[in-house]
Amino acid sequence: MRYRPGEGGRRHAGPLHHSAAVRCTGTIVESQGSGQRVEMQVQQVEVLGDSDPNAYPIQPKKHSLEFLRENAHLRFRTNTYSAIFRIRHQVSFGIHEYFNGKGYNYFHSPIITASDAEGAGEMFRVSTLDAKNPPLNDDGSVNWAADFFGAESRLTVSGQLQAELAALALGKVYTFGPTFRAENSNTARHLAEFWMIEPEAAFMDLHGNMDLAEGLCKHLIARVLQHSADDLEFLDKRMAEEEKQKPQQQRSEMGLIERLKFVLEHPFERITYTDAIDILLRSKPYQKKQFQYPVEWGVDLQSEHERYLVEKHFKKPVIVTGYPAQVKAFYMRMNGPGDFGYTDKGPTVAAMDVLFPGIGEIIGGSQREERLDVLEARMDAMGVPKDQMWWFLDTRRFGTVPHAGFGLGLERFVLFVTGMGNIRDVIPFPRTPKSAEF
RNA sequence: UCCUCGGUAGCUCAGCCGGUUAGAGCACCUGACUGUUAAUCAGGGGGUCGCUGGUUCAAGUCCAGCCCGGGGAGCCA
Repeated sequence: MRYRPGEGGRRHAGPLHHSAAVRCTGTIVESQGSGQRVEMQVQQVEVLGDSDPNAYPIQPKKHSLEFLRENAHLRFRTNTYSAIFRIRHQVSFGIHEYFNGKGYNYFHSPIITASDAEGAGEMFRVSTLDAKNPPLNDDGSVNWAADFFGAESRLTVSGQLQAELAALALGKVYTFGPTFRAENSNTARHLAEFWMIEPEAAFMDLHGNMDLAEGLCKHLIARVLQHSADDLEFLDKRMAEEEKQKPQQQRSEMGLIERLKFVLEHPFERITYTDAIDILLRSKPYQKKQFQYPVEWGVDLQSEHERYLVEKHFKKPVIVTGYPAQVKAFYMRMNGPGDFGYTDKGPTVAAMDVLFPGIGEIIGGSQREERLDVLEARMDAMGVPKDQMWWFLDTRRFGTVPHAGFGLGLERFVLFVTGMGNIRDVIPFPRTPKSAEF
């Protein structure tokens, strides 16, 4: 690109390179070019910061997302990523807007925890001990009492347990912060560091929980449609281009904006786990033996089953409730006769998973077990150490109350609203196994 | 962690059954031309073929191990 001052001028001011920062002075005039209303007739150009085209990795052409991921420090400069991160902002802001509007208090659960009983997955250790020569006990084990916190401590996998404490005081709270899982998960839907929103409300049951979750998703979608129309338009076109490359069968029926509006305008399907199993048993892929994993009451739903329910059978977001107790966490409320989701096929809990097309589980939540004796029995049965959890059990000892909540994965939601395919593309600096650069 | 595909120029890729000096498009540099917007035309520079070892007269190509990435699965948000 060359800059020529004045009309028909030939005086070259030198090359202007891609990504150079310039300050231009000139006159804004009506443009003769197509696709733009105005343009600047430049009288003066000042190069604030040049950019060496032989060294600058981003070129004015279409790059692969994999390549841009490896240049995560520069990828915001592309139109795709700047659109994604503006939308991520709108979603984040909308979360506060939604909960604030409903009288929820933004509650800061701790990032560092010394309890190992949250049961949501492998945890990262936090320590200031010398990794090569830690202080040892007489029996050769590491002396954690000498560590910074005086106990073995880790990064949180969930703020839920603390949010429960707060909900039983403030009534309605939500957390919104980073969460860490040391799982060796290598998928387009998993991060080692991700952001999670966890509302928790006293006197709320499973139905209220479902209403809250659906309301949140729809509020966020509406907000993005309203405030990020240009960026959605861009991503919509981008997705349409990508779809053209795919074989007919794999193409999605709706464009991005069309899909967002569809989800906004239709109620989420609400079914029990038991009904879901029945639907799967009657499904074509089951009868043609196309499912890789078995379908029978008592086993957890696999990705292929969730995808069938959401993408083939209902073709919209689905909330599945009343899972078998054995596949869910200890703090979920046991269903008894008369409770929603109860069945004589086996013990179930008041769990709920919100499943979205293309992504799968975007929200996981439940009504919590508020009865001390039932909760303690569950903890014993599942090997959760009650002594470490005394503070959690105290909520059930001193004025317990029915309550419920859920966890929404921010990045998974942003994945859905941007139409992107890999979760590493909707967080600025993804942390995954073997990767924490930038 | 498992299955699968891949790693060749700055980027996207081709490179046959192992065989001479490893190619193309784009990008970049020089020049020409130009109300352009994926401009065009001519010329030019640019390579540790992921790493290590092995087989062979000869390895980008075959074999083994390792590293990294994509897609799928598990774990989950």
